[in-house]
Amino acid sequence: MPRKLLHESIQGHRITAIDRRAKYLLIRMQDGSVLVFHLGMTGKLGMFPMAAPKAPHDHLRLLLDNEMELRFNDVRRFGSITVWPADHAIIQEEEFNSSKGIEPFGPEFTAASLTRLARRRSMPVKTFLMNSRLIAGIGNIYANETLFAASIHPQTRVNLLSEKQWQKIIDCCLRILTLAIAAGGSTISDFLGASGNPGYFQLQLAVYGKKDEPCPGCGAKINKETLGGRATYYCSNCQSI
DNA sequence: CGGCGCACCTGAGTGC
DNA sequence: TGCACTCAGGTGCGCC
Repeated sequence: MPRKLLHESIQGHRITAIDRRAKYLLIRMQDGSVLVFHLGMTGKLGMFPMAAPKAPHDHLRLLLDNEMELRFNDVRRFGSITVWPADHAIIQEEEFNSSKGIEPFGPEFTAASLTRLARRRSMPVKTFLMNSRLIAGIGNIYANETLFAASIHPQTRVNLLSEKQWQKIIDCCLRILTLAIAAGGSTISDFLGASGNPGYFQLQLAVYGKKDEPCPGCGAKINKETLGGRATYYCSNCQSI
């Protein structure tokens, strides 16, 4: 994101709303422009007094009219900052929206929708759940946990799943996301929530990160494999294809 | 178009 | 003590 465009587009404008779509944070300005953040793995947004010392890996500081600074800090630089200037914001947001999948907490997250999306696909269900063009917001930890809770093997091809199985995936996914949000998220390495505090859902994880530990369902050893380039944990006894 | 592999990045952890 | 290496993950790109 060129700093010049950032300046020209948002400097002097009033923030009127903050929304979320997929894993992106949308900060809306009164003139219609939108500042878009993705926190990646390690990104953090925080409010600081102007005089607060700059931290390592601070990438952007925005001075607000209350003399506080909104600061974006990201150790691993997997995050992103984008601006949709006012004169193109509506079109850019439409393009952005159409490139993102179903919101788990939205009205389209139904067994019928997922069955339709899966009909002509043969990818493993875990890859499907994590594909943000199909479903937004489910990362590796919650994909692993959802499939364990639903007793479905991560390698199961999506076109072989019944509507009943999709409903089970939906129910488990919503339960897990709700519990995880209530616990403040999962702090595996260095994640911090919006409050600046760590999350505690990792204490309730059943399989993620538990290679060779006993399955909470049957006591068998948890397997770890790589699927789609990502660590995949499951119980081969409790989760069937 | 679908599916897959990989690059991006840095700090923590491990082994010698 | 220090070095080399591996691993973690969301997203987008490029290839078949």
